[in-house]
Amino acid sequence: MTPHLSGLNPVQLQAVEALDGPVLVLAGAGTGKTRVLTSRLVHLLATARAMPSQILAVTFTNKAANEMRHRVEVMLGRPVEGWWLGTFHSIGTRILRRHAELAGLRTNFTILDADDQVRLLKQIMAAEHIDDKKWPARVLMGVIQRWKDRGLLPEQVTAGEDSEVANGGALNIYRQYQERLRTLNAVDFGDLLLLNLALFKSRPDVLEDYQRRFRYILVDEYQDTNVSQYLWLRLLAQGHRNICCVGDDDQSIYGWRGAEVGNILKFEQDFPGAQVIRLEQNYRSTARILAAASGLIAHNQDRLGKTLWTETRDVEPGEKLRLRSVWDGEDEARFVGEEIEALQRAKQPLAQTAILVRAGFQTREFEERLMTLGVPYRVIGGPRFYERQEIRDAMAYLRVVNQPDDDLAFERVVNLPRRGIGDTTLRAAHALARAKRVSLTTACRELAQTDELKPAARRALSGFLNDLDRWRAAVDRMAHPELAEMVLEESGYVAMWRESKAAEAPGRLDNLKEMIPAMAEFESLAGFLEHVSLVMEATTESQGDMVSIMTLHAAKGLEFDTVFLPGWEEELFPNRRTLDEGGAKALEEERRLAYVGLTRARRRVIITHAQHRRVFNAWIACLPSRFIGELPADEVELDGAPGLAPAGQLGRAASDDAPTWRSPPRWQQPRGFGRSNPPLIEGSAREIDATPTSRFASGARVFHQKFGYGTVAGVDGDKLDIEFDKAGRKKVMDSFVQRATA
DNA sequence: AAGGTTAATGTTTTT
DNA sequence: CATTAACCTT
Repeated sequence: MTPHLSGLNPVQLQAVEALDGPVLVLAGAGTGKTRVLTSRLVHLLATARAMPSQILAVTFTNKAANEMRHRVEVMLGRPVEGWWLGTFHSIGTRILRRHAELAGLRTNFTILDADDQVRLLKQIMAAEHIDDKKWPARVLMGVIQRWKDRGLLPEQVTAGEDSEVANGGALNIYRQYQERLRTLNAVDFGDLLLLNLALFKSRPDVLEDYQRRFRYILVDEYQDTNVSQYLWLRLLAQGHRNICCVGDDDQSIYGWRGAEVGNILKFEQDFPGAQVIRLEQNYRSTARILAAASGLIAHNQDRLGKTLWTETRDVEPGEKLRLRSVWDGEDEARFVGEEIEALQRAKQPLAQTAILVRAGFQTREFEERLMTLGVPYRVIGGPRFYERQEIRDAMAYLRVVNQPDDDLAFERVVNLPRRGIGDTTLRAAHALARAKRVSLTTACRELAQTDELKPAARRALSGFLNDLDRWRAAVDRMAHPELAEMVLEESGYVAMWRESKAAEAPGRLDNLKEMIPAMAEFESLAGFLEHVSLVMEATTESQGDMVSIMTLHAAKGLEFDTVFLPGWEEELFPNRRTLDEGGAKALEEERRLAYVGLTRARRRVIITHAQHRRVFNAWIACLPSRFIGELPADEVELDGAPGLAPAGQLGRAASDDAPTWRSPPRWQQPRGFGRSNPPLIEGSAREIDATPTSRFASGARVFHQKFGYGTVAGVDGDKLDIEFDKAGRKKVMDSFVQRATA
C-alpha cells in the first residue's frame, strides 16, 4: 500500500479513495478531517490522476490553505507547483484579475476593506439625502453584503426584497455603490466571487475553459459556504463532476455572515449520485466530552446527524465536565486563574489550555487576572496589525500610488499630514467627480487647472498631485520597500509622527518601520497590497508556552487539553441579540457554537456561569444558560459552593421551560411557573419590555447583595442611583436591591 | 482648519 | 465604563 494511505481507518480510506464523482464527507469534530483532505490531494498527485494545475482546492482561511499546502508537500516529499490552492477569495481574485477587462475593471483593481466600503456608502447616502441616523451605513452595508452573499447583482434583486430598508432605497444605493466601485477601479470582498459569477454567465467560453481545467475540486469547511460560493463551485464542477466537499453541519457558525447550512444539507440533491461518507470516529476527546457534546447538539433539529464515538469509551471515560457557578465576572476570572495555576503546578503546558468566550469583550477580565497572576497568555484575534491607524494610513499612500483612481485612499491621505487641502477644496472636487463620473484624482487634476480654487488651495493641491506623479514614476525603477520609505518620508507622514507629542507616537513609528521590511517578501508593490487585502493578519505567530484566550469562532479547528468555557448565561450565551435577530435558526447556531467549544477539548472542560454581570454601568442578575440544562447530567459534576450551583437544572432541558426563543427568559415569568428555580436572589426578576417603574423612591433604604446598605438618591426608570454606605455611589438595576429590612 | 466637547453605543467577523 | 463618531466652537 502506498505510504500516504497507511494509518487511515477504513472510512477515512474510503473518503480518500473516492476520487471520482461528487462526494460529501461529513467530518465530525476531531475525526481526522485534515488528514483525509491532505491524503486525498496526495493520492491524486501520487497516482498521477491529475496534474497540479488541474486541481482546485478551496478553503476559507489562509491558515487552512497554508497548512494544507505544507502537509501535502511534506507527505509527498516535494513542492507542488501550479495548483489552484487557496481561499475562495484569493482564487476568485486570481480569476478576476485574468479577465478584469471583461468585468469592467483594470488588472490592478483595488480590493476595499470593510472600512472603505462603509465610507463609500456614507458618501453615496449623503448625496441621496438618506438619514444616516435612521439608516446607519453599516446596516445598509450589511444588506448589500447579504445580497452579494446570495449571488445577487443589483439587477437581480427583486423589487419585493428592497422595500424594508432605507425606505425602499437600498437597492438604489446598491446600484450606485456598484457603479462607484467601477469608477474607482475597485471591488469589495463580495465582488470577488460575485463578479466571477457574472463573468461565467456572460462568457460561457471562459467558464468552459475553467470547467475543463479543474478535473478535481476539493472544498474544505463546506458548511460555511454562502450561496455565491456555492453557485461558483457548482458552475466550476459541472465539467468533470469530481467535487469533494468536506464539512460538518454541526459546526456551521457563520450563518450571520451569509453562510447557508442548507448548502451542505442539500448536497445530495444538487449532485445526484453523490457518495456521502461519515467520519464519526473521534481521535481527540474523551468519551465524556463526546457524550456531553453529542447530548447538547442533539437538541438541534436541522442536522444531518452523526454520532461521534471513540474507542476508549468504556475503558476510560475521562474526567467529568466541571460546572462552576460564580458570583460575578471578577469571581469567574479569579476562579479560572486559580485553576490555571493549578494546572501549571501540575506541570501541564499552558499552551494546551484555552479560554473560549462568546464575545470579544469577555477577554478583558481574564487578561487582567492572568496579568496580575503573571501567567503568560495570548489573545488570539485581537486588533490586527494592518488595522492600526498608522498602517492603514501608510497603506493608503501606497494604494493611491499603485492605483490612481482609489478615491478612498486618496481622501484618506490628501490632507494627512495637513497640507492645506481642506473641506472646501474636497467638496469642490467631489462635486466635479460626481458630475463627470470620474475619480477624485482626475477631478482634482482638472480643478487645479481652473481658478475655481483660492490660490493657496490651488498651490497645495498641485503640489500634492505633483508628488503623486513623481512617486508613481518611481514604481517601476525602484524596489518597492524603498519606494514606500520614500513616499512616507517625502509626504511628511513620518515627520508628522516624529514631531507628535502623543504618547503613542513612538509605537506608531515602530510599526511603520516594521512594515517596510515586511514588504520585501513580495515580488511587487501590487503583490504586497493584494496580500494585505486578502490576508490581513500579520504573519508573526507568537510562540511560547501561553494560555490562549479567544472567541469560540476563532477556536474552530483548534484543540486543547483543557478548555474553559466561561459566561454560559442566558442573554450572553445564547446571545440575546442574536436570538432577537435570527430566531430559532439563530438559537441552533448558538448551540453549534457551544458544541464547537466543547469539542475543542481533549481531556478537560470547565464551564462557568456568573450569577451577576455588570452590563455597562448597571448590575444585572443572570441565569445559567439553557445549554447547561441540555448537557447530560451524568457527564457533569457541580463544582464548589453548594447552593449556588443551578441544582435541578442539570440533565433536563432548561429549554423545556423556555421552549421557544420568543418566550421571555424564565426569570421574567411569574414566580412558581413551570419548573423554574426560584431566583437566586430576592427580587431578581426584572422587566425588559414594559416601561419600568421602580418600586423605590428617592430616600428609600435598600440592601444590595454586593454593595450592602444604601440610600436611593435618584430614580431613572428601572435604574437606581444609590449612595451606598460603604461602596460609594453606584447605578444599580431596581431588581437588584431589596427594601432594607432593619 | 483645528481642537475640544457632547452624544450614542455597545454580540460573533475565516476573507 | 470606555470608545468612537458627530458636532460645535474658536
